[in-house]
Amino acid sequence: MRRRTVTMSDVAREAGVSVMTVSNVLNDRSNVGADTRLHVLEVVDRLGYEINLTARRLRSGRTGTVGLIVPRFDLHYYGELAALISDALAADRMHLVVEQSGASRERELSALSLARLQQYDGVLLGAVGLDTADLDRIHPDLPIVLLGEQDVPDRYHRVQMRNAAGARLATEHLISCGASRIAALGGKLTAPRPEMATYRANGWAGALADAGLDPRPDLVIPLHDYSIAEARATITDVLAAGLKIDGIFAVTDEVAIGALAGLNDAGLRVPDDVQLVGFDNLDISQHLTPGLTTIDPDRPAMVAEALRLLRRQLADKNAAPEHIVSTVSLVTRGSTRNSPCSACTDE
Amino acid sequence: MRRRTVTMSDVAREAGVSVMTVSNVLNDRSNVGADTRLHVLEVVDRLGYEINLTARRLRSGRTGTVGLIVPRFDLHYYGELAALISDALAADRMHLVVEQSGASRERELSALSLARLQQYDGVLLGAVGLDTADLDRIHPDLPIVLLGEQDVPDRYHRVQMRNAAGARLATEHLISCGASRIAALGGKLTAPRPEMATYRANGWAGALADAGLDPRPDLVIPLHDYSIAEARATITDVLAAGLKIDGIFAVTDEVAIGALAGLNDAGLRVPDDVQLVGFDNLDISQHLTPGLTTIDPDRPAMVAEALRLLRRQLADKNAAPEHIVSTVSLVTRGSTRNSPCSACTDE
DNA sequence: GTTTCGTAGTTTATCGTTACACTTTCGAGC
DNA sequence: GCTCGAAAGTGTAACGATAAACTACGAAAC
Repeated sequence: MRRRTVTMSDVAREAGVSVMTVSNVLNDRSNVGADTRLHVLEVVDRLGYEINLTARRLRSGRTGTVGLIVPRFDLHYYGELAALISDALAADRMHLVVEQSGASRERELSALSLARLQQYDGVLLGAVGLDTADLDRIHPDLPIVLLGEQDVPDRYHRVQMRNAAGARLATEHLISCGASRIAALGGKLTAPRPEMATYRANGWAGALADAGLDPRPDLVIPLHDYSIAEARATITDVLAAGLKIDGIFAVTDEVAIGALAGLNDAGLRVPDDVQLVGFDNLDISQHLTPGLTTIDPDRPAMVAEALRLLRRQLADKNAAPEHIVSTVSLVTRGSTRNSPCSACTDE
Repeated sequence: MRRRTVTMSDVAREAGVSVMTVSNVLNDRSNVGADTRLHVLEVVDRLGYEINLTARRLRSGRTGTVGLIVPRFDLHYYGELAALISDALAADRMHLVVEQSGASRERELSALSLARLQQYDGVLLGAVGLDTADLDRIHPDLPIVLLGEQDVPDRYHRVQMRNAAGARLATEHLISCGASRIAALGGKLTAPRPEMATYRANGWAGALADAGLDPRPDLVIPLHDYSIAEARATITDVLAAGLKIDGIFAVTDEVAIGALAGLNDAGLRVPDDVQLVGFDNLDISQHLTPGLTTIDPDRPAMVAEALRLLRRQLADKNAAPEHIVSTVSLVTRGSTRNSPCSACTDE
């Protein structure tokens, strides 16, 4: 039971060849005769040998593994993103592992230590609250692609979303559907550093201003963790406090789901009393009642671009950084009014 | 720019001590003088040294990392589970990484190869479609805890859910609320190997039989991927085909969410026309309209038990396997009828 | 007949740590 | 004065693989 795990030299001894030949067989290198190869493979099988990836990594530097760092495991957005990336990487015979950077800054820095990240061939960094100085610490020689809305120096490869444009699209749609008192739930007008919530609030404010409406600060309702529960409770509170609205732009679909629940709690109907638009086009959003009108960030395209940037860096460490901005589109469903046929724009 | 990464011997040379002393400092071993320690730490900081975890792992065998293998990244259940585990592991100064075993058996075997798993100090194996033979291949000397409903030999440590009991609880509740034609959406009466869908279908059948109702096979509606979209489409189909029901036990909350959408599509009201119960108590379920009555598997307790089993194996490789069965409870909300006050049993 | 070359291997030197065994110094104990 | 033990540190050999350089040998080239 306590048997030591089988190593390559066990296989070599048993097969009567050198360790290097075993390595050559297992890595499909060309300098092995056909019968030797078969014999080695037979011995590998018989002894149940499995390669030690740690040793291979130490020597060769390659791991075949890409890391994806997300803020939290239980955010639906990242779950869907991870599934897409994982499938796409399988084509390159690479493997995805996901780590959580965590809520606290301390845990974030620990998850993002160079030490951890260097275990991967490349890293996809989901929107995390790092500043430029933090990023610089992990810069050395590691292919990184930033996914999301951080505002970082040009030397980083990254794929961004058209946050402001999407928010504007959402808000314009609400206006065109007849809403005029439109809240930005989860938005922030100012923040120490630009982030998702500020970009999207800016898009909201721009659309209102263009329509001759006043983006009043009391219509910007900040959130902390953007959870469904927080959004629901917050909507309940602001309604109880007397805020009058006929439209809500929620900065994420999760926030919109919370808003929907809060509106229901208050006896307000969607879209009759209050219209609602989200942002992210989560899989679940189309299955709510009513279906959630939302902004689709075209995640498949984002993933494709991100992996292209990663492969480029893998192939050439000094590849010039690219800055991709993915397009967004409006998906209208039942949570806003003028969708003559909800199937039209639905996928 | 092309600078080599700093190694321990760079630090040692710069600090004028041996490599071992640097190692001793960084691992908080006791045989280092206070001033030497400070000096080494200063040099580490100055050179920006970060330990190479790969080398440490190869030499010491320890990684400080636990792997969680889940069937898919975009299943909400596993997202929530992963977040809980990650938080709990932080207390042990360990780190969680999540891998997806994937849809296809081929990718499953690759993700679960001993080679991959041996990179972790321990592995939590979420419900995956492995049979006993597969499990045996990855047995050697690796702390593993199985999470979920696999039917595996006693020598594996595992934490199970009371699947049948939960399904029975759900179905009994539907019956007590006046439903009599109750479908088991996503259930399976038979399968090559017992799995979640069969256990839960058995609980459903048991409850019906005990109540003197016939668990007719046409009320068992199988699913393949248990996605929201599939459940919605399937419900639409069976209703169109003329199936008459006044209650649905959905084998997971995601399936229930799809069922809810399908019922809405068909113009059926929940709970007035059809009552609905799910299983898993996802975070989102309480925020649906109506709130979803469901079975709560007490994930925090499951996680605590799973980590206890893991720690036991970490401390003693030959720890006797334990087989924990976690308790389930009913959470009643608006999707079933007699919840006099939905807040009562809600969290 | 000698040189060249391609095929099929082997040998050796690491990759960056840590385990283990060893040395040195110094104060306490008798 | 001498032994003993603890404290503080050093040297060497792995951990298990791979890169790179090298060998042996038969066939083709000239």
